Amino acid sequence: MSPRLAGTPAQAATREELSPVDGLAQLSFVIMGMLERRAAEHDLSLAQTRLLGVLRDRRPAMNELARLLGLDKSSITGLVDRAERRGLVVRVPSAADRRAVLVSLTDDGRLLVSQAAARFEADVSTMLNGLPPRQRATLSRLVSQLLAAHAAGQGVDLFATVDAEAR
Amino acid sequence: MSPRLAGTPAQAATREELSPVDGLAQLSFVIMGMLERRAAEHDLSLAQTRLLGVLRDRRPAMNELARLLGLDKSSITGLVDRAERRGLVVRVPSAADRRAVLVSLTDDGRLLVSQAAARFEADVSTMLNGLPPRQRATLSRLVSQLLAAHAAGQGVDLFATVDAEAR
DNA sequence: TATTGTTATACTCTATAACTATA
DNA sequence: TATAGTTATAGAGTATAACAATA
Repeated sequence: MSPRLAGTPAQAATREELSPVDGLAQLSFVIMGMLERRAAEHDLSLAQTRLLGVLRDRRPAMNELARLLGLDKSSITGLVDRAERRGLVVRVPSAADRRAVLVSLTDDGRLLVSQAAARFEADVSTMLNGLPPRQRATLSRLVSQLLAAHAAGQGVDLFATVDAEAR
Repeated sequence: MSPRLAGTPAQAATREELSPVDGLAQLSFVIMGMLERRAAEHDLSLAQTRLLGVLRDRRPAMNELARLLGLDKSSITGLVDRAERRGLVVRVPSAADRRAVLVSLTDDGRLLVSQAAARFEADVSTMLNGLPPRQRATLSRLVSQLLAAHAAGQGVDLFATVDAEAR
């Protein structure tokens, strides 16, 4: 009960297993913390990192970007402005629709996000190495199942190939 | 490889298990998203929620609060200002040190954070119910082990009783 | 002198509303 | 008219540096 909303380890915890909810909440804070610290090493905020992240395999319009990141289009303008000022992304006029602007990673942007991602990935891997291989494999499988079940419950198929859509 | 930094499900994913890193990263985004949405229902930002969260079982000085939340003390001033303006916390002069100010949840603040926490907890529970009981128990145990191992690696004992300190 | 907290300032991030250009 | 994007504006959140009060 009473999940650790602050991301701070429970104090006065009895020496027992965490509740499932507390465990997942704490783990999420730990992992997001890793991401934020690695991003910060490259002077990237979480918002900038997410922007570069979605651009790794897409070249969306501002419009689409707002949908992907769950932000208002006016927020995207500023986010892309700052990234473009740093030379991490470029705006490209759309050939199909003269109102639209496509956003694309530059080589610098791709390098930066790849480096941050690699370090983050290493952090998570290191943490996972704290578990014996068998248990690590089990955890991974259960997490995948959990995500798949959750996505299904949300009407989304995690493993659906959506390449046909919006590329 | 290449974790989904954006918190967006992979597209073009083959119909296989996610990599351990991707799985944990995605799961963290899902869970943080649940927390943010539930907090937002009470007009709470993640920062405000974390503030109220740490105050649930502490009455720290501004100083201590900065340490607990990992923020600069000047950031705490504003955070507490806004919470106090809403009547969620109060500043109390320290009896022991006339420079210090203690921060304490009000009844309103406690109610608000409890409601948000309960809804968040329900979200995570619902997600976990997507797994059969046995697997759920296994996941919970592995997550606890993972956190304990990670905390140990960081020189922190998750289960240490720190009540003696800073209360 | 050192520590506690606030203030001044600047920047990022986000949203709403109004606007321009194109469809 | 509707949609794509920007601008104006406002507010939260964060940090650095300088400051006042107290230890």
